[in-house]
Amino acid sequence: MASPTKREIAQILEDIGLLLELKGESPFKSQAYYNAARTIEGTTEDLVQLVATGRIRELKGIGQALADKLTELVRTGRLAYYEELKRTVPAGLVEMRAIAGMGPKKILAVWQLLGITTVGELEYACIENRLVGLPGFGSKTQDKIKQGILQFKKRKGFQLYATAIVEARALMAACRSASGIRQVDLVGDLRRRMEIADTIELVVATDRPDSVGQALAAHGLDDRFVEEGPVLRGRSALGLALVIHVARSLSPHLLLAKTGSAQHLTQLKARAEARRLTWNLEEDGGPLSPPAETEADLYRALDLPLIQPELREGLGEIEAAERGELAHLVTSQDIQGIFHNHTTASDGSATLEEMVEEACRLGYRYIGISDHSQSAFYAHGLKEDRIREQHAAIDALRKRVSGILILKGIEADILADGTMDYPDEVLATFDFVIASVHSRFNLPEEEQTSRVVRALAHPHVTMLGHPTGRLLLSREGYRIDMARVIRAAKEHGKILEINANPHRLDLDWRLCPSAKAQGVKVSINPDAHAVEGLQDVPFGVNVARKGGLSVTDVVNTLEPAEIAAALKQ
DNA sequence: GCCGTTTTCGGCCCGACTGTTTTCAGTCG
Repeated sequence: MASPTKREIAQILEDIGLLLELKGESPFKSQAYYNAARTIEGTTEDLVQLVATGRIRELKGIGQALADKLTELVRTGRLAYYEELKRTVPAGLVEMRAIAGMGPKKILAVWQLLGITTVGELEYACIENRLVGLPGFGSKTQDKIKQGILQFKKRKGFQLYATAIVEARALMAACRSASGIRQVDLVGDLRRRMEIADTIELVVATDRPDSVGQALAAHGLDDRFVEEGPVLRGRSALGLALVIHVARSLSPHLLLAKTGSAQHLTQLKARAEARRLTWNLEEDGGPLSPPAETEADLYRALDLPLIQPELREGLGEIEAAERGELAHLVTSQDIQGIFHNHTTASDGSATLEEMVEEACRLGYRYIGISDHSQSAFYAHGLKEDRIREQHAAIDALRKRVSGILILKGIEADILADGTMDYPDEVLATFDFVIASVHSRFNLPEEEQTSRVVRALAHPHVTMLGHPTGRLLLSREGYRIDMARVIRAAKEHGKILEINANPHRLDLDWRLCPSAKAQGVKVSINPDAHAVEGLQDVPFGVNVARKGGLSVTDVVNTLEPAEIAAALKQ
């Protein structure tokens, strides 16, 4: 079996930490597992290599006991100790950890005092008002947990785009390698590059429908499928719904129909009706119509240019296409350089040199280094002396490397009152300043908005980092009036970040058209905390494309000389 | 369970915020 990913191993270590806490083991022992989880997730080295050479033992926080367990995990994909531990604690309790407000102590309390072992029971206990009255619980806690369960249920069954697309590609590869399958294409939400997805949807062309089942069996999914006419339905290893449309050949009609969205298709149909055009995309409703070889032909029949899948959301793209105002969407190849990168100076796991080298290797022509500022103590934020140190290191590195421009930056905290984390004379020493909110997430909307607007008015601030602070599938963004923030960015000539980290994708694509309309530029930033993080840029490009942005809307499509000049202004 | 030695076991760690308290515990980043 394939070796588990770092993320999967880190998750197991975190689960063990929680299980130990629930079993009343030493909190320090749990902590050791939590620390190990972070270490594993943060390491840039290949785990198989580390285990094979025994160097796993050299990682910080990995002693003999953890090294043995990691070795077993990496080699066999399983861990007997973990399996045994799981047998002694109800599975629902571990699941509860994903509910906001439910930490180890609260989970232990509801289990021991109320006998609750599942999320469903917990929800029912909230409704019956039974949490109030437990020691350490009150009505506000119960409300928070009730809200947390609501969010939990909403995101259950969903995965991040970055996670889902990996599984989708693996399935497509499995189908392609099966005999008798001519063509496989991705459709549905993932083809439209939605930031999260609960379904992997494929279309498969074959004369032998049974070969699809064989391909899935080879992928270990044989027992999870039912056939419903030309559609196979099942569940993927990650728990995503799997929908596979099987046809003799793949028509553009089928591609368009299965790519969606529902709103986009409804609007296309209405447009066809207005033109008295027979519009039939599905086989079961008579012959396909209009005749077409490609999706572009179908749009042409409606007097429209091809609308890229990312834009097909029914949010005005058809009207824009009609007016001839569809943007020529930005691509990953257009990105010339990258801002917002962390190093070991704060909470990154790669050195300045390693980050620059990797950016070079990926073909970027400039890289902006921006570690955390001093009040981000949890991330080893830089005090003024360490800023000077880093600037000296960058000066030295600039002399040694050619072909890439290294920019001195900082991700500076916006303090609660909207002032910045350093005095102006310190901020003036950077080539660029990313202003970000990292604390006081639950200020009232008016206060939060004013705080960010004040930061945008600061003369040394270049751009706003992760504008809403959301973490997809885990944390809502803070309450903030983004319309006002965008207006402030316009007024002060500031850039908004599209944070490309798959967990963030913030600015949301739904807000991009408003920024574009006002002439506010965005920067697609990896927010990399490791060399691997530099590869997240395409996820940010997806957001920009869904938001209808073109090269001219994205500042880091500028040439090095142009960006240097722009930053000087 | 890890670490760092004062080599054999004691200390691990981080502060803000919230909600529950009446001086603090739990969660979160």
